[in-house]
Amino acid sequence: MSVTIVDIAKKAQVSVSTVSRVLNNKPDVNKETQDKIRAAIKELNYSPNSVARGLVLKRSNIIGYIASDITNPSFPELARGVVVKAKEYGYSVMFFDAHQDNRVEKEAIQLLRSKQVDGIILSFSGANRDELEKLRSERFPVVQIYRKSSKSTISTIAIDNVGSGYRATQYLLSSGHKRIAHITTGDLTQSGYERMAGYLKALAEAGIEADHHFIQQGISSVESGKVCMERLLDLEKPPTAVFASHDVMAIGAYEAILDRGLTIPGDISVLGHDNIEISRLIRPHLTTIDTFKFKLGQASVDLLIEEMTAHEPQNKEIVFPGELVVRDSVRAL
Amino acid sequence: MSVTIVDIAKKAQVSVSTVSRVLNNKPDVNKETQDKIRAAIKELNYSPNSVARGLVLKRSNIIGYIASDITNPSFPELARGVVVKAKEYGYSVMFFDAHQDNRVEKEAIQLLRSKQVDGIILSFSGANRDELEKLRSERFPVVQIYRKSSKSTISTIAIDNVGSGYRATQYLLSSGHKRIAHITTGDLTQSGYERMAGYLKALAEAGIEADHHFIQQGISSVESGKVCMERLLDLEKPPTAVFASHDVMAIGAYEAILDRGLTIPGDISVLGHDNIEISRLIRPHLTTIDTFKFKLGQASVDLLIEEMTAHEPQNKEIVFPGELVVRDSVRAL
DNA sequence: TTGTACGCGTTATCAC
DNA sequence: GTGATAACGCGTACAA
Repeated sequence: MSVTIVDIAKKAQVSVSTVSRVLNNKPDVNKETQDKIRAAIKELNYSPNSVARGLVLKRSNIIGYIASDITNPSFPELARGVVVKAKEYGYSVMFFDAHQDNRVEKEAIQLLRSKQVDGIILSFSGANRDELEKLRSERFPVVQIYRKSSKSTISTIAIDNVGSGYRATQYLLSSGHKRIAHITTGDLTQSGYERMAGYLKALAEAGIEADHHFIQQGISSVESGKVCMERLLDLEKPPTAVFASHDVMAIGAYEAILDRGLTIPGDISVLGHDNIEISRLIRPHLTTIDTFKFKLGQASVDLLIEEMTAHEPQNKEIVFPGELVVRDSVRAL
Repeated sequence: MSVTIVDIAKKAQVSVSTVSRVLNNKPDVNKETQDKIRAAIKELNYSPNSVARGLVLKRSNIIGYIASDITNPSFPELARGVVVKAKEYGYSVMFFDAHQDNRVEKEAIQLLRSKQVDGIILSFSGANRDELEKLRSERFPVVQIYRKSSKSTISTIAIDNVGSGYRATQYLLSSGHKRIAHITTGDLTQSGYERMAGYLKALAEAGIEADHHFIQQGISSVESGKVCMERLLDLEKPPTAVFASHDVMAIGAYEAILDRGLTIPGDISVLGHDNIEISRLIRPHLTTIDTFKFKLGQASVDLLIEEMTAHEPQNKEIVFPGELVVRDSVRAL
């Protein structure tokens, strides 16, 4: 059927070992025999079987990537970062979508391992801590993006959520706002929890007491953001500005505000977090915090490669600061 | 190092072939020996090596998926459809992002083949027709999503672009519009070309002569859509409605229109195509044509499986009709 | 019902 | 500089 190293050995009238040598650019092989072999390769259109190669080398040059949700708006850029960087190192990427389901995620880990991937990157990974610790105990290279449970010992690429929550709130404060609400996923997600901590810290520093009516908790979706904002608008004294922990919720807030005939930022200022693609397109263009997803994706591969070469768990944590992107949704009072 | 079939054979005091039998649920194996073996598997936490298995079986249970651009807004849903369906069939998916670069795409095909994937799905594939024909001549299973070059003999999942272009334009006509412009990628893309054909057809049927000033060509991006719309607005007699061949261009059109202080659909109606996620979020919510990307992804796997089992090129073409999604960006005159 | 032995395509170790 | 040959982990005739 398909042409193997044996075929081209015959064609070139040499042994398979010699062919293997030129295939892997090993030294000490005669120029002429080299040429003969390369010619045969061309002629028979031969391409090495990485599966067989992987079997003996015990490495696949594949890294596994498990996204907890491929439709997460941050996924594409993150994934592209991973793919691009992996390629630089000569690795291919095998993707899985866990559908936000921990069981599926666990299955994906198993599958990836049976496929002999050389390492795994998990993004937004959920609660499979046991599974991860198991991998770690087997010295299997793993890195996690975003989610760093406090007790985890897995190397992680994270973003400075507390810092960016703080930065966001401070920007609102410095724009003259005092009644600043927060729409958040709260303790439902690590990121929401941390960003809220930043929000509270900034408020505290400014000597403003946090009003629990101003903190609305929901899930990371447009619909939920809208509901949260509606509750805020129903308040007797609504806020003049709102910081949403995730852009999708900010967009939901837009819906609620605009549906009531109010204007942004005229009546209410809105500030998001994540800088997903939509945020620069929606009107008014959303002021938000960029999280450099492409860079994060790349960094996760760098870290994974480190894990792989170190051959023992590094337990590193690299955290990227967010960056405020000023657009049109916040006004100075 | 890692535990193999031999280890568990020893542990259970049977031969490897017996172990292999229970691993693959073959009949004719004693209940008790089965139990012994399963126990050993559990105890040693054994998991079969698919690479070795693939080597002998000559199949990997992996399908390759090459996206020409992972940041294309249609990608996530499409990909999820592929992954979900593949999993139903017991297949894993290996992704590549070709960055819209034909050379990269070609490399990806090579790489995927060396990884011994059982079939390849290409979406939005570019100009590597030769490469595809080569695959076909080797009876290697491939299916293409969207792009069907007229002379291609590769099985394809497509959408009825002509039909949906026609449908979109007709909707505008039936809403009372007569001065209907078209923002399009034109013959730069197959989809744009076909949608324009539908546009022209609808106009012709309505007895309206196509005005070439009303047809603005650009690329599929927000910026380009904006530029196109600006040119339309600069016309002495601007259109009352515009059909954009791609939602991203429609969003660019929004920018141009709103930046001039005009309203949608008050002053100008806008209709898009693709129903990408943003379109339901942007305000006014964009009326557009849905293309059922999740279903397309799934269908492409079905078709690929067909190709694989048939063992000879099917040259099928399955085309899905688009569906009008009425929202708020078109008004009746 | 179970075991032996070979082959899958490749690399690495040793001779020559 | 080159060629046998034994692995790698598994499935499968064939034998027992």
